[in-house]
Amino acid sequence: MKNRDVARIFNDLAELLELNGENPFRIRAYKRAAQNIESYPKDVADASEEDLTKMPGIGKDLAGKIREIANTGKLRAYEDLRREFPDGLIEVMSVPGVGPKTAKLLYEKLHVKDIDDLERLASDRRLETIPGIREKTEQNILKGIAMVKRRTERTPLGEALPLAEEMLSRLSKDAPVDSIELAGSIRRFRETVKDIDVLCTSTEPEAVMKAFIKLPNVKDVIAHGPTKSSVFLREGIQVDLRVVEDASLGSALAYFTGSKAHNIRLREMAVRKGLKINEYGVFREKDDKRLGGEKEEDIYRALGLQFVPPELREDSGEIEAALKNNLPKLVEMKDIKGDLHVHTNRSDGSHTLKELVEAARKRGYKYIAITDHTKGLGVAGGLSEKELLDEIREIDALNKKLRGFRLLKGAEVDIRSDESLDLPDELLKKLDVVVASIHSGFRQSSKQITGRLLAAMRNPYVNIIAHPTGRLIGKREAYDIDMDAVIKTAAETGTALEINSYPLRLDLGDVSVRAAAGLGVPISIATDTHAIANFDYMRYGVGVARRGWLRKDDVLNTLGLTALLKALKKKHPR
DNA sequence: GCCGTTTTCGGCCCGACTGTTTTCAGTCG
Repeated sequence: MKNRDVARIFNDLAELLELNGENPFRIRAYKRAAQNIESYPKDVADASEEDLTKMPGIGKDLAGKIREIANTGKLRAYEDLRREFPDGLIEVMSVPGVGPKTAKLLYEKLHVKDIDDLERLASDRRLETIPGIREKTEQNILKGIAMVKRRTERTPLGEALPLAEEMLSRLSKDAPVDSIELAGSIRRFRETVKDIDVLCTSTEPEAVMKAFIKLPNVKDVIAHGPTKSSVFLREGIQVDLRVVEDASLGSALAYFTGSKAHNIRLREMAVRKGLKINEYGVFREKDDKRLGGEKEEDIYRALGLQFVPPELREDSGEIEAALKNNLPKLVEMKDIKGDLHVHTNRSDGSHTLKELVEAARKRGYKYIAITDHTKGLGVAGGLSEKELLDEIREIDALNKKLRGFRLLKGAEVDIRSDESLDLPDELLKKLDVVVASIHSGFRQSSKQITGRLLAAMRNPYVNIIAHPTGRLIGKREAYDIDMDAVIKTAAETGTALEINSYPLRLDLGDVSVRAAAGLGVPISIATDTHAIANFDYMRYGVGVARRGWLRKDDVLNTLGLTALLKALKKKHPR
């Protein structure tokens, strides 16, 4: 039983409780617990009751329910409530505009059991027998169902961010905006986002709204008010735009950036201090005196908190740390000195060594590691031993001509399904850096596939495990690895784990990154570049690192060349 | 259901937009 599965039960139970009209705070407790369970770095099923109650939002009762799920695979309270309502009602509630109240009414009055029932009745205009529902609502429900059926899942950050940036530049050109910024989960650098949140200031908000809903790639207008509008883009993602005054920009940014859980915590703290926080500012409760809001910092200062960087705002301990002035100084793009996972056209990359060097120098890098695939990966043009030796010679020759920049000799060796590597140690010994990864046998048992990673880490020449879980966001599940064991062995053997910055990988993910760095495992933030443009992916990797609470010193490729080479040789002197 | 430099009980974040209403409930973020 994985954390995801436990979280899903709690989430579904929360939905059923909503249908049942239960206390909203009780419902929130289940949802909050689900979220915390999902981002818990170890399996909650294995955790002791004591560890569980230490988790935020988990008390005696929920700890007991987690144990029950771990032991029986089921939750009685959930199963009981499921008998009260058809399973399809949860999907009915997923239709935009249909919440628990409406869903329950539809079920009781019209016996709507699932989304198909709802669509049929709405098409036949038979929903209008329900008080409060007339033609317009019926049409909106039909639109909403169409949207649900298109299954607009969460969009990978790597698609959403460029799209959002393009929209920002267009709006600054076509609309009377003064300043314009991204907020929401994009600003927090979540690996996938549900929608794009944009915030701007303007003296003519209504003109901005008008320009916004008329953008060329707008497919549907979902809401259109004087200061807030939402549209659905042809690219399949929703965009919310809000206009505020300059004096409120900071508080609006804080509010609109979220996360929701983080904001709720802030507002709870505010209430206790006799303050009120909303998107317009910080106010004193007794006389409504405004204490700030121009800058985001105003909010945190008013609460006696250290400023919390957006990437940390998940209510996963950042507020407690900020109270003690104990937040880490997070790694930044400018700290990155080079890239330790790069392919050339000798294997499946597109560019020559020289072209890559030029592109890397333009970025201000001091080094890159050339890590072509090796023979085990025939499909990717993996290099034979002889070809790798040729490459080594070419790199040596090139390095003699380079000043202030170094090409590191490396390889991305394949960890075969029998735990062996596809290059002998004598050859690995000649390299500056060895990256190892799994490219086959994804369906092996957890024990087998974890065993392969552990064996590779125990090889004295392997420096880095690349894309450790193999997941492709929205396309392929992670291998069934025992992450605790991987992190522990990485710490014991001094092997680094990679954050692969490819937008569909972002692997390791933020939660594991935080757990690994906590045990002193070095992290490499690498782009796995196959074409020069891929160097741009570094910002996604750095985003994951920041979400994983990493400081500069936790990251291998923030080291200067000399220190890096020393660190790489520590595991085994070449 | 959780949680406590006000509290072990009684609180628990806040406001915009929509559709349907004549003042607001429901939904959403």
